Amino acid sequence: MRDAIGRALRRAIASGALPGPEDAAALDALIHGIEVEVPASSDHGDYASNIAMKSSKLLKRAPAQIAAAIVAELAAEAGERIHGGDGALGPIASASVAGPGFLNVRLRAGLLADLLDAMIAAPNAWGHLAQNTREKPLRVNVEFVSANPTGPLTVGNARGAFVGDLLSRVLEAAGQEVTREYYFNDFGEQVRRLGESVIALRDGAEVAEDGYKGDYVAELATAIPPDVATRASAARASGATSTDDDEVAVIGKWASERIRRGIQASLAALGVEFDVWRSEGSLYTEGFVDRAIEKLRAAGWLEERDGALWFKSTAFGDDKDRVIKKSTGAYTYFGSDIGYVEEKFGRGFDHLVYVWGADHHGTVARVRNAGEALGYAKEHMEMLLVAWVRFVRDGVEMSMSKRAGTFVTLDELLEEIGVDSARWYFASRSASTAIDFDIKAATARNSENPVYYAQYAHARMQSILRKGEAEGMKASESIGDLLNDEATPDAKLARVIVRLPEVVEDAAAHHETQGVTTYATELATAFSAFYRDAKVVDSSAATLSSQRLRLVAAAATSLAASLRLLGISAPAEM
RNA sequence: GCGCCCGUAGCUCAGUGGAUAGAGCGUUAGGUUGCGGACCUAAAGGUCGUGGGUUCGAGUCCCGCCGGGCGCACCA
Repeated sequence: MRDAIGRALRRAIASGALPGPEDAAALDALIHGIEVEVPASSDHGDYASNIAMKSSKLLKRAPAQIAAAIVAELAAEAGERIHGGDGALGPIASASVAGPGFLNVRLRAGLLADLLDAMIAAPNAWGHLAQNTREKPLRVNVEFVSANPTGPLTVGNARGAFVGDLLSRVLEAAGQEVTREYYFNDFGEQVRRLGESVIALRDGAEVAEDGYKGDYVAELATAIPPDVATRASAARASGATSTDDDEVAVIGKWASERIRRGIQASLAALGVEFDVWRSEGSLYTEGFVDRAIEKLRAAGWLEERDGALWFKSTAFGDDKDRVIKKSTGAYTYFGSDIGYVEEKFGRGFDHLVYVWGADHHGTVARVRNAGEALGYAKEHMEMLLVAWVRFVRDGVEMSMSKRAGTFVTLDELLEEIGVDSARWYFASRSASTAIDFDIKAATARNSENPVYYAQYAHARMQSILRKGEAEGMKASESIGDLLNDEATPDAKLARVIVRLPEVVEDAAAHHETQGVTTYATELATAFSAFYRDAKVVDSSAATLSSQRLRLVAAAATSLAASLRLLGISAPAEM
């Protein structure tokens, strides 16, 4: 559609109907970015474009004049195709000018049927954008959750987990190659503190003020396997004092790995699986941090000051320079970040996405600056900041203190509300908005909860298909003339069914998923209206029934595909 | 004090510079003894926090103010 309008505009200029622009590059940019949308009202056609108004200034003509010229070219093109040419019918039936210069386009009636038939021929591909085989797919790294394994995941981690996974699914559907990645710290202060806490409880002592006090720590203390206990006592007997191999390190490392496996299991229960688990320590042992630092040093972006090593972040617009290596000789977390950027791009990714809690926004600039200093483009390091969630029950915010051990774990939350419900809840809200998660509303298994509305519609579609089968009816081989009259319930439903690829494209382009939930709701609503107005299985109208069975199958395919995109099940029965 | 995010219907939230700002819930009035009622139709409900600006056109972009959240370490 964009192509057709762009071509028509160029032809109108070429033919002299419109004056050429002074700035040809600006015209190219304009045509490249042509906006086409589905109007709110079908009175305005199937598609509408504002290109005439956009190009008005550049072409120095009134929007209505430009739109009229485009319409004339579109009409001429449609005529050529119909009367020979390559034999293929163009998609556009008619075009008109409306309002201040909107270009309204109506599609050829048969197009809907063609689209539907094509989609049913390849149902598994539906919802995945067609691949341009000449273009290499974009390789994207999506790093998310990345909570340090010092305790089980809490409800606070839930949003990041879903947002990262949902984004990954959308990008994959759009043809990108996605690696889901979890970054965690398996050494350092927090893990030592965990080790100390476990040892204290094992020995019947009190956990230090800044230690970990949750029930899970006590469980760890009683679950130390014999070989770990042996190594721990050996370390103590030898009087090892290095933070790499003393008793605290041995116990801490074991505890943290055990917790990490628990986290992995919790996430798997949400349908979230990671391709790569990357430990912070490995960035040092494998030399990535050193190599990145050398690269920065060679480029002149480092500075020794007060005994510490600084990155000149201010040269890239940051408020202050940032320490990479402390005067004690230890690296900061930022040092790890730099090594990690180098490591990720070294694996060949075109684009990095970091899904971070909003409280990390202060570190966005320095990491991107360091990446730029290492020679990578800023626009390929994207930090998706996920806003805070208040968990509310009956209007009261739930207390969430990790220190006091009163937090609610992710497992507990999911047990209560279910994965499908939670996925829908987070998918339907933009990540940057702080939200109140009303547990009661998300739990309701009725019409209050849109996820069940969409699932129910799918179950009803399947039920109709079963009924048709039971009565010996088969879906027809093609949709035939069922959709020719655009005012019928059938055509109205079909128009919604075929929109999924646009929805996927938009979601991938904007890195957001709300559009998918909106689409699933719209499709379910459209089906409900169809269901009310049209009888599908009707033994007195065999042809119509078989065509409608095909339409219902298409609706089910599209609804299931949109739910799959969200990682939500599409049940055949409820 | 500085920086980032947010403010849209009674509630929870969508909204890509475009036409009459939407959805679900809630409220009100109806329908549906039929392929699944976990349904459908309709109504009421909005100074898009506020004041300027840019634009043919602003909920959307820019600036100020008000309100809320989160950050401002040689912590992780």
